[in-house]
Amino acid sequence: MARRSDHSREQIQQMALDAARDIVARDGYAGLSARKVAKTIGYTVGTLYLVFANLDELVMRANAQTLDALYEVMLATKARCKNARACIMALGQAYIRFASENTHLWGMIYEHPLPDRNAIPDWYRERVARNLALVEDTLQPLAKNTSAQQLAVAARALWGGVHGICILALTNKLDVVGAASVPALVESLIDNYLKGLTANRQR
Amino acid sequence: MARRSDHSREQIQQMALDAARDIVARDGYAGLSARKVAKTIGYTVGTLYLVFANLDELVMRANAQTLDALYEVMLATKARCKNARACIMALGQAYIRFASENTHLWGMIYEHPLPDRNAIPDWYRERVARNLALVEDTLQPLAKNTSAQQLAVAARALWGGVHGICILALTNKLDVVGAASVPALVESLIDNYLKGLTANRQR
DNA sequence: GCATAATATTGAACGTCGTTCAATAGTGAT
DNA sequence: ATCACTATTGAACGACGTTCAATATTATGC
Repeated sequence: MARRSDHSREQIQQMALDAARDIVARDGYAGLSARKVAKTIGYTVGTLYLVFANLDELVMRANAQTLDALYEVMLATKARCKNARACIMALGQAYIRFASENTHLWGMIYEHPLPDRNAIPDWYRERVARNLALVEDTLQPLAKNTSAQQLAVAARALWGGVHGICILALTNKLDVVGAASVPALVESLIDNYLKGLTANRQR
Repeated sequence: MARRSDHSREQIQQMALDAARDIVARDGYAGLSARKVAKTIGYTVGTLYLVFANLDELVMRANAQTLDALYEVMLATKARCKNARACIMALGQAYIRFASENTHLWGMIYEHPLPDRNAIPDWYRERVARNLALVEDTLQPLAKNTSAQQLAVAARALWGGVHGICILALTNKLDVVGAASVPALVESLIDNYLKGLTANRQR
């Protein structure tokens, strides 16, 4: 059959993305396959390759949606907090909450190997940058006397730090048994880092 | 043919591990396959399954060796540094150095999904614990008045934090272009965290 | 030295995967 | 009604992890 035109290319793309996200949320990244996605949306593999260049592109699109969802959560979190310090802390906790509640979708962002640095599409890079920018903005009031450069460093150090604790803990690589909960680790990281940062400023 | 006895089981295991590490160092975790390993050591896939339960076990054994190598590097680093603060910093830099120089082998530790928490074999858990213990020991002098519990938290927060920066940067997920180098991010993280930690103590 | 038991090793087989592409079937225009 | 166009199919390819009956080699007992 041909030109069924039941759905536009865009519709098929979105259906495939939704199906893929469902599958990953249930079975994890390892459980995802082109054939499963195709079957779920009532098409065959061939059609998937008419609409995506390959599975990697589908995965990156799905990951972009996850990054968007995380951004929304962080935005809402920031709207609800009192001062800058509390906001950064709230963002950190929101991050681990999001990761815990959407383990597989969140995990896929990091299990899936990105292409070479300069092959990363702009629409993907923008999502990453947007999340980082939100942290920078929140950090701004705490670092009034620091350069934009230093602000960027601080935001990335914190983001990476929180992420590291999160991923090691959620994949059982941090030996957290009996030591402390993940939120406690993140709180320790942020709390002490901010202390150091603001002490710096007053020097 | 059978019972060639050219090599003992242990020898075949080690040959397979060496071959696997070579392949991964060259082509990354994605380039690893049972058939490639078998071919490299002059046996067939079947033999591999006589000596390992499955590929996962082979990967975990290889990862254990990488964790050992990292431990050695950290041990040597610790032997060479002056005071506690400098030692923690040196350990952090040693970590990113190791990760940069052994990107694929180090990356495999985190790309390979571990089995369920309680299915992780003891010999693997011990490697993780040993590395963490080294950090704890180094951190000890800086936190004399803090409980063992808090020490464990600090070590894990730092370890996770450094790791997070490292993995995000090395996989191009931290948008580090123009912002700062990875060592600078790690230095910022450790420096400020330790400032906060020691300020705490003097309170 | 030879037959026999024991087992190390093989390699074909199974079901899966991502990806490609000639064949085909539905659609809009003439 | 015919045609050109193209969306869609599904078989095909090579590679993957894993299994296991068949086989080749050794050690043992006589």
